[in-house]
Amino acid sequence: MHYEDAKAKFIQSWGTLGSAWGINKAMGQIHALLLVSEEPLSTEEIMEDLQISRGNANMNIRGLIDWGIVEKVYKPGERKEFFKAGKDILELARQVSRERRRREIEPVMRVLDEVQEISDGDDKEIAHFKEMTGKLGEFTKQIDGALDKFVRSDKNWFFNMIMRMMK
Amino acid sequence: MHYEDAKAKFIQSWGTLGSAWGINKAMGQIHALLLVSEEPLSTEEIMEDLQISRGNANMNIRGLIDWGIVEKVYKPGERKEFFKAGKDILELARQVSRERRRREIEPVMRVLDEVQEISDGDDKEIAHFKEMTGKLGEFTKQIDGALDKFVRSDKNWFFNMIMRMMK
DNA sequence: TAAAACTTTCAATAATTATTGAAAGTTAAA
DNA sequence: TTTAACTTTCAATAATTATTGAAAGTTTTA
Repeated sequence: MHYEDAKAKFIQSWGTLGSAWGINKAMGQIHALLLVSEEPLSTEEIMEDLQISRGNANMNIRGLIDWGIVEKVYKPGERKEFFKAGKDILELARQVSRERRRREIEPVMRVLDEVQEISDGDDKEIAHFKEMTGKLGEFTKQIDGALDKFVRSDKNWFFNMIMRMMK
Repeated sequence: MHYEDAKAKFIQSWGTLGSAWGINKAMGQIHALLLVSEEPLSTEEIMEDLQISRGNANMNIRGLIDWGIVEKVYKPGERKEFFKAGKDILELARQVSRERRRREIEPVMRVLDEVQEISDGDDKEIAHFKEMTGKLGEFTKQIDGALDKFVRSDKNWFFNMIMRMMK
């Protein structure tokens, strides 16, 4: 396979994965492109490579920066901004976990808590509702705790964990 | 809070969570509704409760059945189908893991493997590309392995794991 | 077999989300 | 300053995805 084909295939696949995870395609593709680019890229280069507009490139680069997985790089003597993706995969996973925790798990946990405060309604229904949402809340809390641990942990922790899980 | 409000809030929140995870809103909402309903519900009841059309209800119920997290129930003496969501949250998580593994992780792992077969192109670029996708592949494989273990495991395994992770 | 009760499909439409591109905004060099 | 290089914004448009509802399909009962 030629490099260009492999690269296109990877970018395409990373974009698709993004979509399945609620991240838009362009954002996934830009991230993939930056991952495989040794040198930081400018907005121009990203636009050119992925054939997308300036606005689109700009917005999604900002999105990636918000996620904390892409950063600005200033090249000496150059006026424009360049961007690069962190190359440490474990750190990437950690950062994504951190953000998803904050953006998705926290809100749902808050609702599951709030919703425990029912006082009014049919007793049997209430009992079942509370039981269900209560269990969901407990489970979510456990996952959240584990993720928090992961997010804060050092490299070894993760590998040890995986090893222990697998054996 | 009144039961109806709590229920609506939970359904809404579950739908939103679904969207963030690439599952459409109606599907998430139907799942939430079935989770909190003690009795299995008919298509009619779902349509009514969520104010959605028959086609929409039907398609998304099928979707949930495809995910393996909702099942048909036949009530004696009733001609129509009823649906219920499994009430075991751990089993739900397991089933979702199983499906996401199959639908998302497997395809991306396949691409990461395929893409290792580059022969043609700039040497330095190729080296970096292979390194990046290789690392991504390894990491993905580890996560996949851990998920597989989780999917196959029994109840205790999960709680022990969480306990070990947390301490 | 016919009719009733139900489920599925699918073309049309609506709603949502992504993308464009040009104008406005900003910063740095001349 | 003024101009040039660059970034951001945003209304318009395109593309995608979800939803509707009625017709077609299926199964059961009479």
